[in-house]
Amino acid sequence: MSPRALEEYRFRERDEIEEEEGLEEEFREEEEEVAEVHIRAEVPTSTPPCILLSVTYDGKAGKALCKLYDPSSGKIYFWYDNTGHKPYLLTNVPPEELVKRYRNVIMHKGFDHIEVVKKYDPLHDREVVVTKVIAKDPLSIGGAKESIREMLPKTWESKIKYHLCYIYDRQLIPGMFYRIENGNLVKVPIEVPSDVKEKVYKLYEGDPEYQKLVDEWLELFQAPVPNIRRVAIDIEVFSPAPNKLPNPKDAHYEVIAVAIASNDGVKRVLLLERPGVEMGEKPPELPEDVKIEFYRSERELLREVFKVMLEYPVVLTFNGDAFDLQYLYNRALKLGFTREEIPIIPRRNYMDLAIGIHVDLYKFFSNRAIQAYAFGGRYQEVKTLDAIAQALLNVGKITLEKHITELTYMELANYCFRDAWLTLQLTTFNNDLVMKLIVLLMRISKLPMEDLTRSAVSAWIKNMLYFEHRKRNYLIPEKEDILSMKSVITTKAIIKGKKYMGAIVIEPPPGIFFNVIVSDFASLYPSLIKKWNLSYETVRCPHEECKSNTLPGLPHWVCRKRRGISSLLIGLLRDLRVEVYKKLAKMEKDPVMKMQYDVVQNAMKVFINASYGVFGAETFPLYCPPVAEATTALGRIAISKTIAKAQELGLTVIYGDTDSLFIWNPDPEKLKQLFEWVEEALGVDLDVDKEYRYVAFSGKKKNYLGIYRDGKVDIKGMVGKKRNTPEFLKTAFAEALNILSSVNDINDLSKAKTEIIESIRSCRRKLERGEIPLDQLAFKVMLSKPLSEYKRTTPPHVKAAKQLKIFGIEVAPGDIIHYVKVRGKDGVKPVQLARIDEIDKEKYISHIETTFGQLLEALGMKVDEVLKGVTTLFSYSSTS
DNA sequence: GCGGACTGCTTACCT
DNA sequence: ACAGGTAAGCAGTCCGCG
Repeated sequence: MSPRALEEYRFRERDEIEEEEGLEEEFREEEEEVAEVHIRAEVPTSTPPCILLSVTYDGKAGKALCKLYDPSSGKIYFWYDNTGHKPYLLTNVPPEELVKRYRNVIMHKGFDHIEVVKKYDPLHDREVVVTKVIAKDPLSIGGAKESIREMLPKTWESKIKYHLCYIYDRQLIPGMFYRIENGNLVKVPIEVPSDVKEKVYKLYEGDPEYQKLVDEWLELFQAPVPNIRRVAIDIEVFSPAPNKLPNPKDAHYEVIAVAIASNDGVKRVLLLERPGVEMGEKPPELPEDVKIEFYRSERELLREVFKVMLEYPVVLTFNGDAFDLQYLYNRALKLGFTREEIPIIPRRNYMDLAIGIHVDLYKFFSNRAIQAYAFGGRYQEVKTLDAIAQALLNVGKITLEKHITELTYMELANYCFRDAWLTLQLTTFNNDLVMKLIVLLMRISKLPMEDLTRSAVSAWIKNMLYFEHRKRNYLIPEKEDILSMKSVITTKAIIKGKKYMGAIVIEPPPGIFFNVIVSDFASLYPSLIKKWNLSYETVRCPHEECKSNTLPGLPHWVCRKRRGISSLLIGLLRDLRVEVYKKLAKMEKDPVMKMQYDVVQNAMKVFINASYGVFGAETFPLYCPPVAEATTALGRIAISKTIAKAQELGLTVIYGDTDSLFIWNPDPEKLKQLFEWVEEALGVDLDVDKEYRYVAFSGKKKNYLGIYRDGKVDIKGMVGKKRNTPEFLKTAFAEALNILSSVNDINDLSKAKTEIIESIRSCRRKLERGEIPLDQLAFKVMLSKPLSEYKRTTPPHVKAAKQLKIFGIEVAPGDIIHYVKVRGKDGVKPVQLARIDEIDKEKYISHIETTFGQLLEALGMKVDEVLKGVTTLFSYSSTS
């Protein structure tokens, strides 16, 4: 089973169990996990400057615990809260009534005391007085069977996990420098270079609200990111049958190998001695300096692994939450270790460490935002260590010829070490890029390292905004509070089942256009969110006098009296990225700072990219449909008005999608005029994004091909580039593109056309002669859910998968099914079970037609005419 | 009972 | 578990046709 499928399987298992227990989704999500930290790092009363890696709650101490990393010694220090901070919730039940009518709250065993506090309610724009119910421990607030949260009719901020609440109240920024001084946690000030400061001040001249913000935010981007000591661990477990993954809950079988690779030079493989296993030859791929150690007893082996885990501030795994660390923990218990002897702490959703931080890179690289950043958004199948390592490091796992238990010691060591080494490399390649990115993302989101690497971008944005709420003494609204006031949607989506209307796509004329400029708005949606003050509290605000301040083309109005919190922050991130850090990343001379600036602007990009979408996502706690709807509506206006202006100026717009305009053979002077007008009239930036020697449109939206001035090919949406297209079609398509990339002007076209026609005909000829091998004919489609879940229809890849299952080959969600089209009942067969003579050539010819149809359409030809008249074999001679 | 028009489902893509 | 819009292929259904 693939790791992804494995994980989903486990999730399902847990869900089922909890359903039986009658727990609700919300409970699980928000429950504070009270773990007892039984092994402690040094708790010094003073330290040099350290990085704040994590904040957690230590159940044994009953206090918030900060984990600090000292770059000078490479050690972790603990700091326990000394301010007496306690978990709490807010309610509108006044104290008198609480005493009278909610005695069970007062009598709750975890109840501590109450206070009356003033908060600013952003939804109603007024000060409110609320009762703060303070408890002795987080579970008394919420998450336990009978917690205070459930006893009260209305509460706020009661579902925020305690360790995050602590971060907000102390305004701690994970990833930043702190030191312990006389037993207190103190922030280390960061020097911001004066030229950067001046640049930003100038950007916000006369805007005190932004000026106030930038002082603190610039520190996040300027603070150095030190190298963090870390160790990658990978384990191998005995398993009696091939293809059967050992269950980490039972931990029934022996741990036979553990590989350790650290960024301070440790390379070890710990092997368990087993009768009958041969030493074998040392494989050439296994580095010379890997230390191979043998252990007579599994207990001793685990003891040694645990010792290493305690020495490092960060432990890296690939799928350690679902497998390696879970297995080690349960296996150790089975072997008689006490919980105090194991440095692993199982938590509800992940495996934590007593001293350091456990980063599961499988989870981190599964994050869609990170995938988009690291792999350019493509390839949903990038899920396994092998695929990710291949893509980023150009090195894969060791391929095994036999079952893991049949390997010699040397082969096992080689296999296991490669996995640990790859896991480490995923964080060290390109000058520690990934580790630096993690630290920057922690600083922006204010999330501890464990949380950051395991949560999605919406959780990052949520936490960033909550932090800013608390800073301003804003009451954090409940989702229903927002929705009860702002569920109005007035536009209709084009796609059935969607909530509101999205972007505009212009229909492109089919054909070839030379000298095309692609211009696009710099971060269109975030720019509009800033310019129009879009935020959940400002759109449809409660003031009568703002109702006349309507958004163009919409019944929604926006607040005139205050700046919206999300508008402010998204605007800040956009401005600092576009106006400051992108430029610094380009101009900076010092290579270390240049790299940091590049990481900074990329980290910002991740937030900016998701900033609009979250407001249209029901799962987001600040979900606000009018904000999302207004954003796309304003985007439609921006692109439409720009097109109208372009036409007025005599520019020819031939295509556009959401925030981009394709302008044919533009007069540079008029282009400049357009850009100036856009900035003046619309308040957004329009820039040149790409310059094509020519563009070939198929006539369909989101489907074209551009040739850059240097001959590089840019393909969008065409069948020939899709992942699931059979290899022989991709190859033939690439051949045609190759021909097109050498076309310089209109005169080269006819020759290229002839060559392409020949190339297509040759492709078909090969197909008809049966010269194309089966694997080249295979469609590769991902199974997105278990076979049993396909209830309404049975798509071809599902048919093929079912045949595989009957044949005895297990399939799971995430698997890519390779199938070919054959004559006969089902029409498809998995490639493993098919014969070349069963191939349905007719079907494949129609695929040749669609693949090249898109290309030929652009060249002014009809595909059926190209393929017509030469249907008999050999009637077309390649020399003609 | 059959075939074409139509709708809906599924996957992969674009911004 | 950020959004909506588009293309393509296929499965399944409806409807008209004596």
